[in-house]
Amino acid sequence: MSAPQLQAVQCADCPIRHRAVCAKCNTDELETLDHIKYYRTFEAGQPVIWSGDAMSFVGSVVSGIATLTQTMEDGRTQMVGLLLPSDFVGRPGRDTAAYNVVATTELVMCCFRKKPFEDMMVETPHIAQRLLEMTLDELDAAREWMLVLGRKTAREKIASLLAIIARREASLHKETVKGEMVFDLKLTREAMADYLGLTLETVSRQISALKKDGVIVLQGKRHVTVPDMQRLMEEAGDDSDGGFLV
Amino acid sequence: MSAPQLQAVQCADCPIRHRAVCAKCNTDELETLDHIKYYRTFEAGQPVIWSGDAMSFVGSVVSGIATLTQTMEDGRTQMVGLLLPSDFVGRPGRDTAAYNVVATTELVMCCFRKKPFEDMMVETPHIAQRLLEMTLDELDAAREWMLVLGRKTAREKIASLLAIIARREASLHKETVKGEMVFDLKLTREAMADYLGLTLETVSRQISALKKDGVIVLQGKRHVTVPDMQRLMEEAGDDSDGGFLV
DNA sequence: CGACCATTTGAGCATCATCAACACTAGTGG
DNA sequence: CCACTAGTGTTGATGATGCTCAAATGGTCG
Repeated sequence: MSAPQLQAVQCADCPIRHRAVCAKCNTDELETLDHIKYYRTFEAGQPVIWSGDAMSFVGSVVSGIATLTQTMEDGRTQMVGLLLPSDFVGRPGRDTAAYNVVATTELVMCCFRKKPFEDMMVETPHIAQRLLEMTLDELDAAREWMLVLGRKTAREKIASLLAIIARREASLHKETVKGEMVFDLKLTREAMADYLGLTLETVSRQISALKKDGVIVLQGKRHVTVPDMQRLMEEAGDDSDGGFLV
Repeated sequence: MSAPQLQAVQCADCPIRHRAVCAKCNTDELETLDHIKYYRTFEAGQPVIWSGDAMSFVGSVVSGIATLTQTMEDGRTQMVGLLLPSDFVGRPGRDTAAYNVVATTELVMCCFRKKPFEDMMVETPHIAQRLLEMTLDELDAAREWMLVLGRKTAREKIASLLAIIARREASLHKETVKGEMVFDLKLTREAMADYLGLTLETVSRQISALKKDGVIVLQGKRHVTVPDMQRLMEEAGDDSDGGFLV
């Protein structure tokens, strides 16, 4: 159960080619990246890096999901990022990790040693440009999230999270975000609680409530059907159709 | 009481020269900026731009304070950014504002029309580089803030806000963040509440409590003395000396 | 089967929101 | 000069939302 498909994938064939930090690179630039990249895999539950540790690499999530979390001494933890395929990990110019990164599912990352990557960023505006775009998008997402954390009720928080996941799912498959949507929750109740600043009990209760009210339908604990996205977004407190920043 | 000191300041003499988006520019580049920039002033309480409005410019805060807020239809509002001198407003490549920007004090901004600025970003890597750095810093700040919103108690939230303001004050004057600190709160109780996801009553109560317990001393409503920063940071729930990302 | 984990559900309680009254200050106009 | 108003802040009483502690359920894996 360790290190599956570590064979060198060509950048040109990479599944996240058009969304990751390398999205704007031309053929020559991709070839350079091909030489300095390497893959790493992590099993579900495994830490990728711990806050404060030396960080010798940066990289992109190729497949799987990871979480970015912050913790206080007494153990309270807050998720501050949910890393999906194509998301970037690490900050050029910083040499210790600022957050905990943990693989939630089996995870494949495309890594670059920090120094060569930083060198390449200087020579390759395409990479820096793309990283700026991605960082601005993340900042928007973080600000959306701050509204959820600061001002929404528990029920609205759950509805918001489901809407966000549904939206990302849709954007990945280039589907529409209207009508019915079906997806798997790849997070535990506890991870959702850490995402939303709730306890896992409250998460469980509110999911049950949304189910009872017909806003969602569950098959098992994790497989979600949303019969009417419009209804879900109303429950989330979002105005009718705004907030499509993904 | 309108449009004070609108005389053209030379970029080279600009008070935010070394921290703003132009920080990395050389003399030639500054001269170009000198030609396309213009100043705008806003009175305290005046909106700079409203979410959804067309945004024809980007710019930097030169002096004063502005807030970035998001609101829900029913009026609940969450601050998602506190803009101090040198902070950047607007997103290159986006043509409508995503947030409300409001001047909290009298405000002077150094503006660039969006198109010329975007053109210049392409030709001038120094600007794009600096904008990336600043955006990454903002993202870190937003994530710190998410921990505050999601997991801290009301008392810890207030202590955290005071610590953040003290830290920024110190970094502006290049002072140390140890021992005693004195500063003015440039925010109303309501603005603090919107920052922290609380009500203004709770803000008021917790400030009173911190005062009663000797963590802070107040002269008037807004002038704060922190006798012992270490103590304040303990109240904020921050580990002894970490979290210095400013 | 038994151990373990994720999840659900219940009961009681603490924190913070809500509603309301009041204090203080500055500005306005009679 | 003084009432009048608007804005800001403090404080009190009450209650709802979500947390804490606790127990039970169901699924998975050895």
